[in-house]
Amino acid sequence: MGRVTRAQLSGPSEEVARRLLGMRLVHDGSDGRCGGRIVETEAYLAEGDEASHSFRGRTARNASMFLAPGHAYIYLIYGMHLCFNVVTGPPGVGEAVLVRALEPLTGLDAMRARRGDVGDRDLCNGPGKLVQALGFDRAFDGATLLNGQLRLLPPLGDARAPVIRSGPRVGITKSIARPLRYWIDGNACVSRVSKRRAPLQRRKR
DNA sequence: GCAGGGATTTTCT
DNA sequence: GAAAATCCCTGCG
Repeated sequence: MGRVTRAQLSGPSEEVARRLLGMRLVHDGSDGRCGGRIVETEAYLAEGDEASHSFRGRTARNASMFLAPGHAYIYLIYGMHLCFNVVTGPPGVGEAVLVRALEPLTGLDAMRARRGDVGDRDLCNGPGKLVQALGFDRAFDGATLLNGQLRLLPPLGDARAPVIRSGPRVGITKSIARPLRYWIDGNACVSRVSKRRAPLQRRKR
């Protein structure tokens, strides 16, 4: 079975974001184990990254992002959805990786009970969707991911190193230049982002 | 298939 | 008071 170590989750978030691809995220909840393989991530940096929640320093909301590598940072977005991050920076620094999509592996019936009658690939193909599918919430904000009910597990033994592609991060309006989004090439569960243009500045006239 | 808009609430300016 | 690391439904082609 094996386990994920803190060292594997430590380092520049661009690097850990790639390393997380292929690892598994599982939640042992009241209805059994739900989990899947991480197929899409985004890095958020501590330096010079205006899109990172840590950019303007530590607040009550983002405090978990400043914990040691291997902790969870979970926050509410758009008033409705939760996003799940893996902290990667040293304590006090504020770097993390957003997990954007999973390939469901375990507990698909329980996932579907929470997500509705959708196809397998639509269960976890988005940051809000995967949190809903696995059935966890902000109670795990600040919790360790190395053991416990919500945890990371190594790639399956027969998994080959994935082919990784990268591109611009999704849904942000600042620091959009760098390709800090990473996904497993060809995987059907990578989130489909509508071809919505990068937000245009509303034209003044 | 694609574009547009609504839901909903916390957070910071 | 506005923006936010989103998702889903509708209308239209």
